[in-house]
Amino acid sequence: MVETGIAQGSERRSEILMRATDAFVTHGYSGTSMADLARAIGIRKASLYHHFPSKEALFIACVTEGFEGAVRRLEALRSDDTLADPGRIRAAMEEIYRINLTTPVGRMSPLIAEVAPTIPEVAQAFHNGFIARHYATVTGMIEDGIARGSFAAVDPLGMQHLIFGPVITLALSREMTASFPNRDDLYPVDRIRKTHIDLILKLLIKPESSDGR
Amino acid sequence: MVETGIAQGSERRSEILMRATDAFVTHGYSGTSMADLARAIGIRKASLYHHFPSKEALFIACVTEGFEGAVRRLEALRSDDTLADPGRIRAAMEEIYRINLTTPVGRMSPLIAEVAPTIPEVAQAFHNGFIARHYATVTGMIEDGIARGSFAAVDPLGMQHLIFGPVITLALSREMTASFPNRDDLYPVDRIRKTHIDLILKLLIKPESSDGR
DNA sequence: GTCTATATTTCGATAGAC
DNA sequence: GTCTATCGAAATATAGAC
Repeated sequence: MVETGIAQGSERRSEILMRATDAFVTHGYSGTSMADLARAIGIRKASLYHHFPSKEALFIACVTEGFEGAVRRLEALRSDDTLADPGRIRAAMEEIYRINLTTPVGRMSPLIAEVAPTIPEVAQAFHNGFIARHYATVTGMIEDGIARGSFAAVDPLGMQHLIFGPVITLALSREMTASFPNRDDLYPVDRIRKTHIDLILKLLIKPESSDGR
Repeated sequence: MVETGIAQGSERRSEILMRATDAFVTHGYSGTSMADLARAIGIRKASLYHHFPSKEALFIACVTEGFEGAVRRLEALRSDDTLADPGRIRAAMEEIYRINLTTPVGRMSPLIAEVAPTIPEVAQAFHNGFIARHYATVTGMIEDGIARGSFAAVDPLGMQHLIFGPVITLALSREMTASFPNRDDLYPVDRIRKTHIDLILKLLIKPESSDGR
């Protein structure tokens, strides 16, 4: 168990974590110094050590706290009775795009990959706490739809990769091309999301059904 | 123009680049020191400066050389007359999986994203030289197939993301979970590739045609 | 809780012998 | 072309005043 500093849930703590997370996902773990972090937060380097005992403890807090809300929001969609199965998948994919393209959680995978060889526990915590639960929720939605007869009998594992893959890669591509003047022409989020969702539903809706075209 | 050291094409040079690239993609740019690189190559740090004038020059050489062969191999598939359109897409996807999961080129995107804010030229060079050409080749294959009447009139941009997204994300996921004992159960390459290719062909083959099921 | 000041290690890079 | 030795800057972290 790693010591992570002042009490969780504190106002000041989440303020610090927000700014630190933003710096980490932009420049990487090794590429972000404690001086950089202190500057981003607006305090001196030594003061930062009052809140967190080490850079590693601060980093672990950044990548293991704060995604609970995102996971629960997706899980709530699965048990939302007001949605039909196609509408549920559509809503889930909109949420997956939102979380991966407009919050730092979606940019954390490369960060985790960077530190995984040296801090393997952090990779475990992030994968089990965020990625695996997101995957399981969507896979469950597809299996529910198949069981209810709304969806064709597709392979849930294949669909899972077809749903998440393009979103995560899009977030990475946009990060990689952040300095390009034509980034929004190369990777137009709205258009890509719309055609992506339509193609997924085309695969899920049974061929004999008519509402899939 | 950045000075990149000893002559390109040299035997010793590509040996150094191979080992350096492997270190960079595993630990990131800032996470890899010149001492680390020298150790991986098997020489002393000072000797490394005989081959490359700076860490940045060595890094730029790593991410801008060496992918030419991969690009050309995919482009050759597009103009291969012995292949029918579905078989061509199938062969292209096999090659995309191979290059992204068994060579370092496929693990470079997170690396590029890390240094993009500080060395934007390297992001431009990698995107234009590798990513954009891969995308254009596959999009061209799809457009050729539509023009020849082999494929349904799908949106090439949407298909492009549906083809590359899952592969790049799979490479990233496997990197992130490299230390997990159950990585191959979480992300089984062969099974994911097979179902992915089958689903893509299902979308591409016209509904009235019978060879897509 | 935040600060100045500093200890200690590691970084990228250079000098110069062989 | 490779080495030992070393420089100056920047890294993580700590001591102690306020």
